[in-house]
Amino acid sequence: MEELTIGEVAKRAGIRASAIRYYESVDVLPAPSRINGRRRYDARVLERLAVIQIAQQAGFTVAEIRTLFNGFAAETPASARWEILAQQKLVEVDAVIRRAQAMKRVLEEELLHCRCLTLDECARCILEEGESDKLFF
Amino acid sequence: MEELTIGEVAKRAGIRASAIRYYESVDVLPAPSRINGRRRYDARVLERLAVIQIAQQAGFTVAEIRTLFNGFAAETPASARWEILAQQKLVEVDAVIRRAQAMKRVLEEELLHCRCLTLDECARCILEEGESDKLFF
DNA sequence: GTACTATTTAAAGTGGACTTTAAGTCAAGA
DNA sequence: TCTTGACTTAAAGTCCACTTTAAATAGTAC
Repeated sequence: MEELTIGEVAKRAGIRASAIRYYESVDVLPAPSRINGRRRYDARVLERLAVIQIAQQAGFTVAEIRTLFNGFAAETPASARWEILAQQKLVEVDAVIRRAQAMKRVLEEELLHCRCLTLDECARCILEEGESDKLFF
Repeated sequence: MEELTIGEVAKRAGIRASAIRYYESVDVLPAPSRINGRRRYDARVLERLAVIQIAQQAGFTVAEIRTLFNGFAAETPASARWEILAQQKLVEVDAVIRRAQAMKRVLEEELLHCRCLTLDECARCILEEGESDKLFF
């Protein structure tokens, strides 16, 4: 079994050593053995980091990743853990997409079509709760 | 002209008084006159707040809103200010949408289809830079 | 006059995922 | 031996848009 220093793990995983220490501090990575006070990792830590990274790509927070690893009964299969967490996260991600699309609509359909000379004029367009959205700007 | 206390402005604008003080501190709202040390606002502040609010809906940061108000030559029309800022912001918002859609894809097409028993097994699927994405999970 | 509410300020707190800093320890190469 | 360079820790800093807190002052209602 390969033994790695924190620097080697960081390089192979493409992250900073400080991130690895942080994960340990928030119980997302288990504390490794030590040699003369230095952390010494089994190569399997790279698998754990790969799972952390894909979870982050999917939008999971560190707290949720901790739940993924430590928040289920030991016999709960990985597939079931992902399913529970991913269903919740999908709701959030959909909300993010909708919010961003709403911003895009305001930018394209209102702000980019503005014909006002002054921002005060814009304000009056906004504040008039007018009949036609098209005339706001 | 109507004169308003900070509390009245807050109520009418639907925000907290602390937000109004914050906007003043970051130069997004001009400092109002004072009576016995208390801020006293002209009703036109409500127009300014309306502009701030629509800018926020469009995803602008406070720094960008400050630019909108204070970062252009005085003769620059509102329409041109919006256009410059909105073009930039659209790029960012599109990036947000794409990132969120990528998350959604990982959630739906990878994590929700996981059949692994253990997370270690997941890791091996991820780490194999395999020929078929479909078999990752 | 008394109570209650609104206001004032500066400074600290919030959340999230780290990074940076400071000060010290340890190991390997010339 | 000396000098890098990597490692250790705890604590503070980062970004952002505010909110909260504390302690003091001012205005309003009775």
